[in-house]
Parts: sequence; C-alpha cells; structure tokens
Amino acid sequence: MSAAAGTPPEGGGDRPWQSYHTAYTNAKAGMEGVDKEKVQKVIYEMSKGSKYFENEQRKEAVTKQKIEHLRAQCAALTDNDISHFQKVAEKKMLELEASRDLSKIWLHTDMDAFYAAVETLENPSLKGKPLAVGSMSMIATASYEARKFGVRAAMPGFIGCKLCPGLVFVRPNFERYTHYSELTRKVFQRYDPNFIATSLDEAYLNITNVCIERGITGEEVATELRSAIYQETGLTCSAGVAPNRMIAKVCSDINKPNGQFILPNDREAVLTFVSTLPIRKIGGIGKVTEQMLRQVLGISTCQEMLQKAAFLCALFSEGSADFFLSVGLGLGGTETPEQRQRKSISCERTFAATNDSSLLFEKLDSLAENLTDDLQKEGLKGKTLTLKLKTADFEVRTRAVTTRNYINSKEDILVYATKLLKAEMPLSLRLMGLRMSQLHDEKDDPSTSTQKTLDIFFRSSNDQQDFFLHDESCFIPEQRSFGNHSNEAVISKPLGGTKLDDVSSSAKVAPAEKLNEPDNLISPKAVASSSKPDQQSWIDGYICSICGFELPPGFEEERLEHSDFHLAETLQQEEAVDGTRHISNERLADRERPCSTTPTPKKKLKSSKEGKHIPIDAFFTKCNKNL
DNA sequence: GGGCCGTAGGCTT
DNA sequence: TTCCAAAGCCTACGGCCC
Ligand SMILES: Cc1cn([C@H]2C[C@H](O)[C@@H](COP(=O)(O)OP(=O)(O)OP(=O)(O)O)O2)c(=O)[nH]c1=O
Ligand SMILES: [Mg+2]
Repeated sequence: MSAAAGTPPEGGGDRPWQSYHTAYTNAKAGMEGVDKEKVQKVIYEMSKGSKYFENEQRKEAVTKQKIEHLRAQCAALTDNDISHFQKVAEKKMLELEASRDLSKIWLHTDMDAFYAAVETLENPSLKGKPLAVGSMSMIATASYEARKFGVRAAMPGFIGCKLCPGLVFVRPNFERYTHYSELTRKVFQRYDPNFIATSLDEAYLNITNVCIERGITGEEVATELRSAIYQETGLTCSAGVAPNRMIAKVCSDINKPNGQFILPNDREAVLTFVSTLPIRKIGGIGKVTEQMLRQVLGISTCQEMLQKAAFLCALFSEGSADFFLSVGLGLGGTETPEQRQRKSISCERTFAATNDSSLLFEKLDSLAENLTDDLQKEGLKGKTLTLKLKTADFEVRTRAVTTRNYINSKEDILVYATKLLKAEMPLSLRLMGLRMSQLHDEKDDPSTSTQKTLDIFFRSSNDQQDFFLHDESCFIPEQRSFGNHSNEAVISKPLGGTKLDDVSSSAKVAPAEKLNEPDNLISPKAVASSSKPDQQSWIDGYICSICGFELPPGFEEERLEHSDFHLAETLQQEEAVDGTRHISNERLADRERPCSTTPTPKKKLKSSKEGKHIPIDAFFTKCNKNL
C-alpha cells in the first residue's frame, strides 16, 4: 500500500479538453496572465480527430499502463520490503548529503525568446508585435507579446494563428542565431573560460573565481554579465545563480524576461527553495515522469521525493533513485565536466505523407547527401547508421546497422539506408531521418582521403523544404550538462577519461580492424547467412567487377569498403527475405503484458528493482557514484 | 556476467 | 487546403556472443 491514495482522478468528464494535456503541461515564462482554460480548449478543438491526436492518445494509454503497473508493484510491497528500502534510502541520502558542495557559485544564463529576439533585432518593425519564429506547422519560439495569447514554442503554427489572429510569422534563420550566440559566448568567456554551452542560447558559468578574485557577489556578476550581453548583442537574457547547476537552471527561469534570481550558498536556503519546488521544473523530469511520480507516489514537489524515498528506491533503478533523491536534496553538478564530443549527427525531414516508394527513395537520397555533407564538414565518419521513420499516423520506428568500417560517403550511406528502408516497405511515411553514430574523427585515420573518389555524384541542391533545417553545428556545443561529475575525489580529470578514451582508442584500432573481412556488417545475421559471396573482384586491380567503379592505387581502403557494399547487398537481400527483421513486433507483444517483474518477494528484495526501471537521466545531478 | 547491437521512448532546446 | 519540427543526448531492455 502506497501513497496512491489522495491523487485526483484526472478524468475527462464533460470537459474533454482538460484531459488533453498532451503538451504544454509545463509552465513557461510569459504565460502568466493567460486564460489557460480557453487555450486548452482551442488546442483540443483543433487537435481532436487528427492522426496526431490519435497517436497522442495511444501514447497516453501506454503511460497510463505504466502507471498502473507501478501502482501494482507499489501495492505489493510488504512491510518488510518497505523497511528495507527505507534503510537503503536513508543510506543513500546520507551519502548524497555528504557529497554536498556549497563552495562553488554557478550561474546559468538563458536568452529571452532567443530566436524571436534576434529576428526583432534584425527587423525592428517586428518590435512589439506578436511574433512566431517557425512555420505554419511548427513554432520554434514566440515573442512575449505572442505568449500572452498562449502561443509558445513547440506549438503548431496553425494553432498559434487561431489563438492569436494577428500573429506574425518569420522563418527561422539559424545563421543569425549562431552569430548572436557567438557574441554571447565571447562575454561568457570573460567570466569563465570553461563555460558550458548547452545550446545556442544557454550556458553555465562557474563564477566562483570571479567572485573571489574581484570580491563581488554572484548577484553583482549576474547584473554585470547581463548588462555586458545586452551591450554587445542588443539582446536581453535572464540569469540564475546558485551553488550547483541544477538549481541555477531553475533560478534563471524565475524572473524570466530580462531578470535574475540568486540563491545563496546556504544549505538551509537550498532546502527551503526546493521544498515547494514542483518537480516538473527540474531538467530531466518531463511530462511522463511527472505524471508517474504524482499518480503513483503522490509526489509533486521536490521535497516530497525525500518523504517517499523508500518507494523511489523500491520502484526505480538505482540511477533514477539517486537522481530523484538528489533533486529532493537540492544537489546538482558542481564540477566542470570534461569537454564532450558529439556522439551522433543526423538529419530528418517531414513531408506530405506518401507511400510512393520511388518518392521515398528520392527523399532518402537527399537525406543521405545531406548527412554526408554534414559528416564531411566536420571530418567525421561513423559506424552505425540509423534510419528513422514516422508513419502517416505518427508512429515512430528506427532501424539500424553497424558496419565494420567507418563510413561517411553518400554512396555508403545510401546503400545501407536503402536496405533498411526496403525491409520496411511498403508503408506510408510522413518523415524519414538518418543518423550516424559511433563517430570517429577522419583525421585520426591513417588511410585518410576518403571522399574524393566517391564524390563523383550529383551535387544538385535539393529543394529546401518548408524551412526548419537546423544548422546548429557551428561552435563547441557542449550539449546537455549531465551533471554527473564523479566527485573530485579521484584526481584531476577522472570521469571523462573512460568514455572519451574509449572512443579514441577504438579509433586507433580502426585501421587494423579492417582486415580482409569482406562483410562490412557487424550484425551476425548477415554473417550467419553468408558463406555465399557474390565474388566481387577488382579488374586490373582497381575496377569493380560488378559496377565498374574505378578506385586507383592509393584508395585501398575505399576499395575494401566498396567491396563491402556489394557483399552486404547480396547478404542483406537474402536476409530481407527471411523476415529476420521485425523485432518490433516481439516488443509489442512484450508490452501487452505489463512487464515481467512481479512485486517484490520478501526474500529477494533486490529483485524488486529489476522491475520496470523508469528512465530518467542524470542531468544536473550530482549522483556521484563516487568512482 | 560483461560487452555489443538494435529498438523504443523520454527529455531538452 | 494547408494543418504538430529538427537535432541531440540518455536509459532500459532483450538478444547474442563470448
Ligand atoms: C523550446 C524550444 C526552443 N527552440 C529554440 C527556439 C528558442 O528561441 C531557442 C531557445 O529556447 P528557450 O530558451 O527554451 O526559449 P526562448 O529563449 O525562445 O524563450 P525564453 O527562454 O525566454 O522562455 O531554442 C526550438 O527550436 N524548439 C523548442 O522546442
Ligand atoms: Mg531562452
């Protein structure tokens, strides 16, 4: 028996729009005086009946099941279980508390209505008008004037129009945002050379030293910094100052448009601050997690995490529980993590739904071209290619292959992508995407110069679609702070070492590992069905016997890869026939029955945790697994 | 029992 | 009529291969 009691029914009753919380469930700055009920109703009216709506309903049903399952698990906990987990939780909390570090001062900055502000700056006639940056199908952000009408980021444009008839639209212009972002970063640099940029418009600065060296307070730094940014960009921003990043981020949102909020480095102040703070304000806790915690355990504020600590430990994975408890204690990242390199690069396009295969292949071709360009622009190659599909009814699927060698040429990409897509056809799609991961710097590779030869392909600029093509590549995006900083304990730079080293080491191994293995696929499926090579060879040592492609001396590696295509081609064709694919179906079957883990038997208390561990990332947290 | 792969899905801007 | 994005990161988990 848990705290499941006392949670409101959440039903739709005679006001269906009230239950359609599908999006926009989080409070956003600038939405204070908005008639939420009315907005909700408009959104509901415009959404209901659509494919999108149907899919949202389906997803909601799934999370409802998750919640039911958790409740059941919770109800099955015995007194013994509970007291056990209470001890576990208390121990955890003590450890976490012991790791509290109040010696650092962190500042988080967040530009105000960034894209919209930039557009207004470039075109002053937009000033004062309700503005949406985006298209009729999607709004990236809205000016504060527009927000008064309920218009906001991630809202489809046509709904924005309904909410705000005079809404002005401007298409995104990423070069501009990148430019202004760089200007702000020049300012950040002066306050913390190791600042962490988490997006074009956000960054964390460790201002501890500035405060000490100049003998000023965090508040003074914030004021000065914001002023400097305004001076040098003409844009306003908001700032939050706190002893750790997690809290600083929350603080920067408090006085959002052009304001700041400072939380002193004082334990009591932090605990008080966190005591009434809605969990949804914490980065990493989104709509689903919020609902689960509230509807299963009755948790809605951070402090309540501590009251339900035992249940959190009983129901969620260790990582998740640590994260939750950290939140309850107001702990977050305090050490500057290692510089992080990108892990994937991707592009995707939404289009009018179609099941026309030739049309789909055309689009795939364009995606491949796009991805190659982006990869080559950054001098990267990758081993895992993932095809993303969104069906006409908004269901998302991904299909991936991992190759033996690193690839980045268009034809390589296209060969694999095509196979992946073929295996799914026929079907009607509204989006396709390609992502390359397991990246590796091209430069580190001895057998360099790759693309030259394979670039002998179309170069035509595709039809830039409706707009919304990101290009945030630019600078040093140190994505997602992921507060996990493994505690200073271990000398200097302990954490990052592992993963980053991993990458670089495998990079060095790369050349060696591309032995004469003909099959470029790592997947055992292909290997298994092999043993029947289509005997591709090199005429005169450099002309492909199958397609006639020429790869002169000096392109040994390319020849190997090229051979791989042909082999993989034949192998995968066989494979596609013997429906090895559709693992997704198994998964669905799995879903039907609420996960394996039965409630915790008293004996193997541990096993209860093996249950359905809910995600939750460790953003911002400290969660020092002390290693 | 660890490590890798593939898939789904959550979260953020 | 149009009419719900794009890019990236992370965890969980089952299956497979050692
Ligand atoms: C939230 C969100 C933002 N963005 C882009 C547009 C935003 O201007 C930019 C920064 O995001 P935010 O900082 O979340 O939003 P904002 O700066 O526009 O407004 P404010 O901070 O004052 O509340 O990122 C998207 O493209 N999609 C999104 O879903
Ligand atoms: Mg912002």
